[in-house]
Amino acid sequence: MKQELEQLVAAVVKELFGTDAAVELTRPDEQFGDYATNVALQLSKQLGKNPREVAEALREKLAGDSRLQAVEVAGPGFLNLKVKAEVMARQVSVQDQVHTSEHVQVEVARKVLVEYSDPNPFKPLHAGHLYTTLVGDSIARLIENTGAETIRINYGGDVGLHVAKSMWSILKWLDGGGLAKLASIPEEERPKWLGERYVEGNNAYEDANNLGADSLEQVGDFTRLKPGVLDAKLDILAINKLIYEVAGGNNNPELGVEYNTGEKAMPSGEEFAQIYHTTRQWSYDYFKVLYDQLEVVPFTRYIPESEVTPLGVKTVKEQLEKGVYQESDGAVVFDGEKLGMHTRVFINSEGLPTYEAKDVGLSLTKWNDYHFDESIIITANEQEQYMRVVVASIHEFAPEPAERTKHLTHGVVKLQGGVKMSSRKGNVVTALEILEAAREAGKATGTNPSEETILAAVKYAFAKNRIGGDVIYDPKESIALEGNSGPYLQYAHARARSILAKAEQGSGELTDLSDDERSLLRKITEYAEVVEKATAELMPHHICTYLYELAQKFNQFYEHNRVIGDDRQAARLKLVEHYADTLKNGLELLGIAAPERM
RNA sequence: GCUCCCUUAGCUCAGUGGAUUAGAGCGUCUGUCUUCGGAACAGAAGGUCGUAGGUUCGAGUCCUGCAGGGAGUACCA
Repeated sequence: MKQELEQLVAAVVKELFGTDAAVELTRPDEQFGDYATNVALQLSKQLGKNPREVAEALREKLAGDSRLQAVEVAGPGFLNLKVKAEVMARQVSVQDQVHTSEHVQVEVARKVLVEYSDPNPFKPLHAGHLYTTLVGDSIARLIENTGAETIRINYGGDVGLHVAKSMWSILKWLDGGGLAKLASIPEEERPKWLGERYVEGNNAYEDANNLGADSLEQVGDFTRLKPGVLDAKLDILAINKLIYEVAGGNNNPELGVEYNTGEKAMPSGEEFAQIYHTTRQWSYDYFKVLYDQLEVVPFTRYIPESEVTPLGVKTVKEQLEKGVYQESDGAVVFDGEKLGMHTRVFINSEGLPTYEAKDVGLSLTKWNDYHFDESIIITANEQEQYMRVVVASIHEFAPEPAERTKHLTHGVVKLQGGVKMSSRKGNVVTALEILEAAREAGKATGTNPSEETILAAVKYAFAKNRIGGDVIYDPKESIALEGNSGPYLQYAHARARSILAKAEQGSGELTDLSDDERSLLRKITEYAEVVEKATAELMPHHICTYLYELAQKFNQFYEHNRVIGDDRQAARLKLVEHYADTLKNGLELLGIAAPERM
């Protein structure tokens, strides 16, 4: 409807003034009309006429259009358009609204990759993983809603220093006990146990880094082949190399000679590989628990770093020869400074790929396998400048995929008062703890909310914030059942469905609307525009804002207008039906259930 | 130091270059309820939109400086 009216105004402008104008209709305050445009103000300069004069000329012409009920000139030269209710009623159904949406028509043939979530095996899933997974899920839903073929990619670091840190601690804990000892850890304790291993390995590595050479012996407590040499750090670096060998499936690697760990702690190459693959699988199982609980759309494909590492390394080495990358201090770097960015290491002086080289491999894998129209990567904003460097380097030898790649970043999850979570302070909240805390808080309200409602509360609490800024996680507010919350929307939906279920007669036509009815209808017809905007900007929070306004509108309507038993029952049932469908559709885009009853 | 981001009510956040009055939620205070579901509705109080300039007919919104906060800044991800 909006597009239709914009075309109308543009045509009138053309007819009267012989000029093309980019007419943009906005939604003004309801008291002013259904749409407004400032086109007269824009034209006045160009035409050298008084803006009100221009507006008046446009008004006269527009007033004759059969779709418009009233056209007014206001303020310095705004045009306020009031649309006939029956015209609004023609395009009120969700199907019609979505069908007439610009994006749906434009993007039908597109193939879009969306990468998000990206948890690393061996590391705990913290609140940030929950958030980034939900953000990615709702954005992928928006894209899928356009009709584009949507490929959800999940990428995880199954190789690299963080894994080596964990493996170091795992071997230390096993203390030669091998797979048998590993099997003694009960399934439910595995995630926590893995989390502790990472923390221990990371601390040992950092301690070794921070200490001077004299005190290195105090670090770690492996039995050493070479007493006094080191140490956790060297062990971890050696394990790191080993992991690259076994991650790809080599189960009989040669143990590196530099490996310093004592014989007792060090398993055979074969056993090392088995321990690695076993514990990695524990992480994958744990990821699935979270995704299942969140009820996000399953990923199309999980890509472990180990899968794309060879291609990344090969490419970086090839492009090193061609001068895209340079050698520096024994490492292979990309000189980002010439482009006003940072210089970053792609292959370190140990000859091992860093995250950068792996990301090169990932980007090329995506391109080779999918030939996407657009590739969206969603991460926290701490990776923003990093990603610019990686993409800029890829652009030098593969411009097409680089240009089609968009990096979307979001903020970090913080605690009340803007306190950042830190493992050192012990105030880290894991992803599953957030859900558990929400369930507890839900019970405490005495209303015994369902799992659907708990999820709605958590998802909405995160989704309503504009993507980009940090999100304050307040356990109390995030499970709020009232106000601007997921449960409020679910309730506003269930309430409407309840009316529809109770009605014995069918719904009728939307004619001769009262002010309240028209007001609700007007709000419903905004839906397509909101989805349009949210999709264009990749900002699902616009949908939250709208749905809340919509539900408020309905609750206001409900307060003053009886449906069943009223003279207007037929028309009102129709209106309620459209309202409930719209709300349900919007909630679906957010990944939130719209139950019929609560 | 350099690069990038942020700053709107006590708290958490929306806000499309526009229209006497910058909007929500929570919290505080006051009401509504023989009613299709009260997880509701109505109202009050609470703001020099960090600050100083600039552009514009018009700036919370665009530009510049400053202050405060955050992220990044080569072998982590």
